[in-house]
Amino acid sequence: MAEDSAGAVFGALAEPMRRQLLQSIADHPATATELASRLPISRQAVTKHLSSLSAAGLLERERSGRDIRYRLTPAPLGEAMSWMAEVGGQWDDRLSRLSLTLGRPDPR
Amino acid sequence: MAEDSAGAVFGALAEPMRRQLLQSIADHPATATELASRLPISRQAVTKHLSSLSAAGLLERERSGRDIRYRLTPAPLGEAMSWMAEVGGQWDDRLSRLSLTLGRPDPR
DNA sequence: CAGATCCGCAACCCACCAGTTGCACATTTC
DNA sequence: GAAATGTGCAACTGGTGGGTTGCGGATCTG
Repeated sequence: MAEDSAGAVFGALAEPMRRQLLQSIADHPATATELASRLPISRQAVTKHLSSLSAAGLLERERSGRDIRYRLTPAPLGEAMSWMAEVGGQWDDRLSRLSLTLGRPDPR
Repeated sequence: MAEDSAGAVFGALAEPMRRQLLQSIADHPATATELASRLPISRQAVTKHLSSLSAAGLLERERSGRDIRYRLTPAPLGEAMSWMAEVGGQWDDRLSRLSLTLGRPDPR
């Protein structure tokens, strides 16, 4: 259900380094070593974080020869937002309206 | 800023028990012992979780004599949703629209 | 081929956190 | 006043997760 998915997303976004990685990847897709070169942690640590984000469905791995490039897949964010809007919508008109919008996926 | 606030919210919502507590409180305000009586954990564990949720700004404590009743304050949820919409909005039209809605306060 | 670069896997610290128990304090109730 | 109930604080334990180092395999480049 959306329950477990939202939980995975919250767990992934709970760590500051993972939020930073996600923002960086959202700005521009990158490989693990590229990300590690701009950060104060090792490549293996970055890989672990990317695995967590990927397990939450937030990243897509694309292999090209020797390196692997990660890009954002924002769909699970919508489910997590839907959970929050459902919990808090009863007290907040703004969240309530969002809950309605999030209820049905974008008809593609 | 909204950054730190969103981080605190994600950290608070990362634990399944805290999400369950928040849903329960959203459904009906309650005290720590009331919540603990319906859950398989001790009252002190519930209190710790409520402290985390309260530190994220998601709960309001109201003392009445001997017991303390907790209720939901959903405002920080909106900030966390704003962060997510900002990160993912570039790739998802649905999230992009939400980002605009969350950007400004309730126009009513 | 040889060196360099990128990746994955495994083992190992270390810190933090969920949960517990125990005890002291405040408040209601009899 | 005394018992019962609700809360807070402190110490302890087990488990999980972030981070590191080391090594071996795969792939590009000279």
